Amino acid sequence: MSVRVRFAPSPTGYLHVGGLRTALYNYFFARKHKGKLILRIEDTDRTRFVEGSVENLIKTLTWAGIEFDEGPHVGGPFAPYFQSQRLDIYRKYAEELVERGWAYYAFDTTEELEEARGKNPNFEFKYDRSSMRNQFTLGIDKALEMISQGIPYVIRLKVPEAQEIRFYDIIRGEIAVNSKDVDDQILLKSDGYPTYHLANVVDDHLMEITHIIRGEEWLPSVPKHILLYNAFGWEVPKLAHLPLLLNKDKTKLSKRQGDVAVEDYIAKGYFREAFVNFIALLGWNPSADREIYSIQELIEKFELEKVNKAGAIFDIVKLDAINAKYLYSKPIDELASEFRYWVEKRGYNNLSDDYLRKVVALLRERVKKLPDIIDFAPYMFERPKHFDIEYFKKYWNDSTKEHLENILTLLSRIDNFTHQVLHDEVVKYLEERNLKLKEVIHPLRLAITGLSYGAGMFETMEVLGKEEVIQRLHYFLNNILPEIVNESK
RNA sequence: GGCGCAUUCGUCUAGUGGUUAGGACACGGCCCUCUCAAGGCCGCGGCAGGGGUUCGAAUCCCCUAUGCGCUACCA
Repeated sequence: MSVRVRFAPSPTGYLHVGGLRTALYNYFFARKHKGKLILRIEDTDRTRFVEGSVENLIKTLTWAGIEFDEGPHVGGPFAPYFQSQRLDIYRKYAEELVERGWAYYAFDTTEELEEARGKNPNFEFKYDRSSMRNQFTLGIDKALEMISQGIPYVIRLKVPEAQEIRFYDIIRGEIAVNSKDVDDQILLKSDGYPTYHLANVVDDHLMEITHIIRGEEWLPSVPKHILLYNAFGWEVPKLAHLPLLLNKDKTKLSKRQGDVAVEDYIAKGYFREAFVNFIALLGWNPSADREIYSIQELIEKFELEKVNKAGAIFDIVKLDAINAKYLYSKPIDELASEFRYWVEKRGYNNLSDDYLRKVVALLRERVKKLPDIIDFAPYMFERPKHFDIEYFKKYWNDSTKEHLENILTLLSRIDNFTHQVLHDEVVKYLEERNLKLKEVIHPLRLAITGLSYGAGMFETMEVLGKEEVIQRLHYFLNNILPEIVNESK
C-alpha cells in the first residue's frame, strides 16, 4: 500500500514554526516512501478564519520547499480540500452514526452547558448523558420533532461507559486510555459544521491517509478518533505524534515569547535551507556528529521511529549558528544577488553587483544573517556619522595625526589600490620610522569607518576604493578630528 | 482536579544491557591576529530521585518528583 500523508492546518493567520515542522516531517516521510502529500485546510471554525491565510500558508510552505501532491492550488481527485466545502459529507456520516446508535442528538444551549460546568469547578465537567437535554432524556420522537421545528441541536459521540481503548503510536509505543475518561464529544455543531474530530476522521479515511503525523497536542483525543473509526468500521491509520516545540520556559511554543510565525523568520533574513535544516532537527536527528543537511538528505534519512518523545526548546541562538554556517558556505554570487534585496530595502540603491559581491565576501564571516552585514558594517553603504570616542582615546597619541596625513599623501599616490599593495606601502612607511602597524591601523580604521571593529582594514579600503578612502580621510582630518579631540578632553 | 505524555551537559542531541556517556551551539581559556570575526587546540558541563531485575543499567520494571499537553458547539 502506498503512503499517503497530509498536512492539515487551520487558516487562522500565519504558519506557525511548529506547523512547519509537522509539514516538513510529513513531506520527508511522503518523499522518502514515494508516497503522496496532501494539503487539507481545516476551516471548520468560522469564528477563527482569517482572510488570506490560506494563500499565506501556501506561500510560506512553498518558501520552505514543501511541495504538495494534492490539495488547494494543486488539483487532484479530492481538490479542493477545504473542509468548509464538504459539510454535507460530514453531516451524512454523523447522521449515519446516530442511526447506528454510536451518536445522538443533544439540545443543550451554551448557557445550560456553562451552568452545568459551573457546578464542577476545576475542570471536572463531563457531559452527563442522563441528565442533560438530549434524545435519551427527551425521547427520540420528541428529539426528531424538535429538529424538524428547527431547534438547534448538535450530534454527540456516544462514548462507551468503561472500555479500555488501546492504540499504538509509532513514536510513543502502546498507549491505553479508559473510555470513562473520555467525554461525549460533539461531532456536529449546531451551525452544521463538524468539529475537528469528525471531519478529521472522515477525511483521513476518505482521502485514504495511511499515516497521521501530527503534534502531540492531539494525543489525548486519539481515543475519540479510535471510537469513530471503530463505529464506522474503518481501519485506523498509523499514528505518530510529534513532540511539541517549546518556549524557553518549556511551555508550548507561543506568541508573546518571541516570534512563532515562519514569516517572521523569513523577514529577519534567515535562509530557507538553514531554517528548514534547524526546524527539521528539532525532535529528530539522523546521526550523532553532523547537523548540516540538505532537504534531499533529510528526506533520505528520515525515520519516524527515530523521532524523539520529549519536547524541544526552540533556541534562536542555535538557529543563528546554523544560518551562519550556510552564510559561510554559499556561493558568493548567490549571496550577492540575495543581498541586493536587503540592501535596497534599506534604501541603498545604485550599488553595483561587483561591489555587493565584495562586501559580502569580506563580511559574511562576521555576522549570522545576510542583512546583518548592513548593521555590522554601515560604512560600506554610507560615510560614518558617528565616531567611537573610546576607540579614539585608546589608540591616539601626539604623532598620530601627522602619520595619518602622511599616509593620506601616500595613498593618493597609489594607483593599484589593492589590499596587498596598500599593506606593503603602509608597512614600508612605518618600518622606515620604526613603527608597528597597530600604531596607525586603528586610527585609520576610526577615520574611515568610525568603528572599532570590522574586516581587515586594507581589504576594507580596497573595497571602498581609492577615491572614497581619500575623501573620508580628508574629511576626518579636517572636520571630525578637531571635534573629537575637543570632546575627549 | 482528572486523564495522558515526557525527563541524557544551559540548549539541540547521539546512545536501544558492558562507552573514560560522544557531537554541536552557547560559555571560558589559549593560538592566529591591525580590530571584530572566522579557523585551530583545550576546558567547563549531563543520565531528575529512590527502589528493584541483572555478573553488569542512561538503556528493562516499579514508585516518587517535576514539567508539559488535553480536559470547548477551537483546532
